[in-house]
Amino acid sequence: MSWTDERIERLKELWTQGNTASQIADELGGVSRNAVIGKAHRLGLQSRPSPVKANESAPAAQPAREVEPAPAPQAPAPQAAAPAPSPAAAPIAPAPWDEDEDDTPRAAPAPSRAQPAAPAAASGSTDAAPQPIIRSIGPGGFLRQTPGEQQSPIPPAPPRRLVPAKPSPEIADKTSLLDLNEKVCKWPVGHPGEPDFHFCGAPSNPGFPYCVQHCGVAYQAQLPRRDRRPPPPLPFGGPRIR
DNA sequence: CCCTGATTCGC
DNA sequence: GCGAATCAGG
Repeated sequence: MSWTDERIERLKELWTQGNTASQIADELGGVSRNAVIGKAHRLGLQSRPSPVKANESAPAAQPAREVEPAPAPQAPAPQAAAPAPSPAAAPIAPAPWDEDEDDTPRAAPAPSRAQPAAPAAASGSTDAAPQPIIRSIGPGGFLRQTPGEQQSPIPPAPPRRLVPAKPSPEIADKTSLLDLNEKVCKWPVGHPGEPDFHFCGAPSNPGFPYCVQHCGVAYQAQLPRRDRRPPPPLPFGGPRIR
């Protein structure tokens, strides 16, 4: 198998979606996990947390593997405003939503630019040869900020429910996920996550998961080939095979 | 053992 | 450029 444009595209997509190399490999088929990893690196895709180099707590313990004769560490510029960053000085703010069960949306705190960030930009005369900023890779592949450029952390979005735990009043008498059983039609009405998402709930056609009407929708006779409409494009490259 | 991603190196 | 072999942590 070769890396066609389509396969590369799919690799990028699956990789950035967070699939593991193995998953991507057998999703694509015809390639090994190693091939996927190798290709991903060659494409310059963001690396994901690797079990191998997950921690980078001790910068000292790096054996002299560099061919490059490490350039003399830059003399600390006379920056009174930049206190020596103490490692482990910046605890991540705790998630603000604690335990309360309400579903009220939360405004993300405005990214306060209290800290004079972007130390590199204002280099005045010689902006050439920007000093390489040493960054560590966090879980998920993000680049950690250096202590000097900390912004207030943006809290991740609170977890969403696919099905509202507290059914809104408008579906109080409708068939919810918990009402499903062998005797009622399981045809979904609306979309999961929407406030009025529910199921048909009519008496099901015996032996089928749906009522007679929805069986008619679910099980359609095949049209002759020449009369068929081309299938709509699948959202994510088709069903997973497994 | 299994899994993971990173890296190396012959092709 | 490719990917098997290898490494190394979970």
